[in-house]
Amino acid sequence: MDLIIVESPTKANTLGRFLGGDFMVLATMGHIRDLPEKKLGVDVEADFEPEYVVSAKKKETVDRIKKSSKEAGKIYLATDPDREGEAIAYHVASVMGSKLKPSRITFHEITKHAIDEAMAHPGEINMNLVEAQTARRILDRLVGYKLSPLLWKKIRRGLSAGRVQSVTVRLIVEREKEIEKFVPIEYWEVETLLQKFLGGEMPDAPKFLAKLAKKNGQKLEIRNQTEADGIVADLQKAGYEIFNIEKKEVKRNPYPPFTTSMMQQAASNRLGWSSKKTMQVAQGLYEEGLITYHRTDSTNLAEEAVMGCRDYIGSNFGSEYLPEGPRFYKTKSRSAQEAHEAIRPTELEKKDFLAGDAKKLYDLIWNRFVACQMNPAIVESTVVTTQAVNENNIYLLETRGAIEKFNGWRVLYGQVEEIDEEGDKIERLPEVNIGDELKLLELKPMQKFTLPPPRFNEASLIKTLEELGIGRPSTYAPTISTIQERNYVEKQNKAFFPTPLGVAVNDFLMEYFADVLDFQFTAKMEDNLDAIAGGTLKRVPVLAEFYYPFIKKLEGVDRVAQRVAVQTEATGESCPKCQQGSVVIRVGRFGKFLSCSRFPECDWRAPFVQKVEGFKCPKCGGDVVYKKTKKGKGFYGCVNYPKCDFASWRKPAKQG
DNA sequence: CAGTGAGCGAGCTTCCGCTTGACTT
Repeated sequence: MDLIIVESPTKANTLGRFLGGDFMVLATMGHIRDLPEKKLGVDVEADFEPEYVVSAKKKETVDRIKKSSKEAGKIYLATDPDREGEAIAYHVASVMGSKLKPSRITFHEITKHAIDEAMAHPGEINMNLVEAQTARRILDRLVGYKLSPLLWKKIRRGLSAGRVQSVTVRLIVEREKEIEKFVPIEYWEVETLLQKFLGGEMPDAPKFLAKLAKKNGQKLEIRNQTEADGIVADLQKAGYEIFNIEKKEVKRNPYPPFTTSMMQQAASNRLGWSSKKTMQVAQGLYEEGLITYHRTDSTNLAEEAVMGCRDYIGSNFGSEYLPEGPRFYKTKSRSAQEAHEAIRPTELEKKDFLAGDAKKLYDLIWNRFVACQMNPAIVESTVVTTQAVNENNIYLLETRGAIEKFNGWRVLYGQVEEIDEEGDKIERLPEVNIGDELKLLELKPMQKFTLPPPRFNEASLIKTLEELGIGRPSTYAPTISTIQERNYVEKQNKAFFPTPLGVAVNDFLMEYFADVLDFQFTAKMEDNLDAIAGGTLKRVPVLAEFYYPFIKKLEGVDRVAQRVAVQTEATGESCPKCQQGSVVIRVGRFGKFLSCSRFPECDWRAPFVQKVEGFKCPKCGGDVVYKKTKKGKGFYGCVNYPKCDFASWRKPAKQG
């Protein structure tokens, strides 16, 4: 019997079905060996030699692989065709201790054809790729396990820093600082309500809104009320007529099929889900065999899936929805490894048995996939320009609108909200012709202010990280969890705010280690890893070039830097114990808590509670509050603890 | 799942990326 090793158990089952009974297929469930958790595990003196260990959790898996390898005829290592997958194959081969030399096979999609093709062309482990992964692993360990202890010493115990999480926190902290220093600038817009002039009474003549755009050929910027009043007065005594009508047909192409980050963003925007929840639901769909693998950075699609999709569109939607040829999508992300397909349904038959969250996500994936092979939507966008003329000036007013001439792929994956290129909501267009005279019904000057940039939510944060090439499909959700568990940031109404602790850590790291927190740090690392994989650079010099300046800096900071005080937040109340200090909010290991500003002279403290609205404790009727465990996991408890011990992991359902 | 901050100084914390479990009242 031949043995095949893959990473995912679900993939192992699928492969088993394709190959029949002559093969035994086992899953590694990810990496089987790693650096030890409790120590650095890198011998810097000895050319950064890593110490790999099999963790207790992985021992059973490794034992099973070892045992099976002794009984196997041929051994195929079919881990994912990317840097991490190559490393897993290498570690499996090293640990196995088999006399047989295993073959390395790879496929990018789970189809019979791809698997047969892979089996027909067995190769060897690419050691350059393994070297690149080893360099990546060691670098991340050195950064994380050297910076974190410095934070314990200079700020507080238990803190963490790393190549990915620290940049993620930086994004949120810097956005908040931009918002804080933002000065809104006043501007005015003038909107008119116009009506086609037919003479005499004309209650049914078309009315429409038009926005003031130009004065005497110049773009008009109205900065204050005085200017606005002047223009309104001027417009009152103007004559109005339709000056121009410009129509343009625009094709709107469908979106590419989902990668992990796109799926997380869509589920966040359309369903309001966290990336963690999205991945949990996707895992379920994947295990049921309903979707392809849900951790992917690729928009590639298996040819047979595309052909099946085209057949489906042709017979269910008609030929006007079917393009002449299949659509292919290029993966944009530079750092993409493209080991898997895009996320798509494995079959196009509707799954009627699905319900609830599983159905919501499945439908989103199904619609996005089928839509991606459909014809573009055709939108006619129109700009109606109205001229307002008086003895001194000529003004131009604009009315913009868009009409969908053909829905195309939008029949399946419509917009959340129709927005035109200017970002304005679409208005209904009037039926008018050039030269039509108009009557001015209303003139509305509107005071407005420029807005600060919006805070990140999960969707925009993941989008930004991916654009910067920071993090991987398997890490977006965990990274977002980590920075919240560390109390560096918190989410309010889906928007991320930094805590004073997050600001303190970020400011400290930016002062001394701006190079590691640089948005290009990962991109430069990736360039070096590519060079190692390509054989033009070696692992040890790449690591040395980073490490020695880094550790020198770190030792200097360790000697010189003062301990950092984390800012407190005032509440305005005075301390109930000493009466001298005031009550302040501090950020501790379990999130926010109240204490006296005179600590340690006065040790008064109290929990900072966030009341959960619309629910009372089922045991004692007290308020329910949201808290965090030692590990940073949120839970709901009774405000009367420890007198009442009610606690729940899940948000209690609304009552009354 | 019930604590927090400083410093005292036991014993401990920490990274990224690959996978899936199992404990829910």
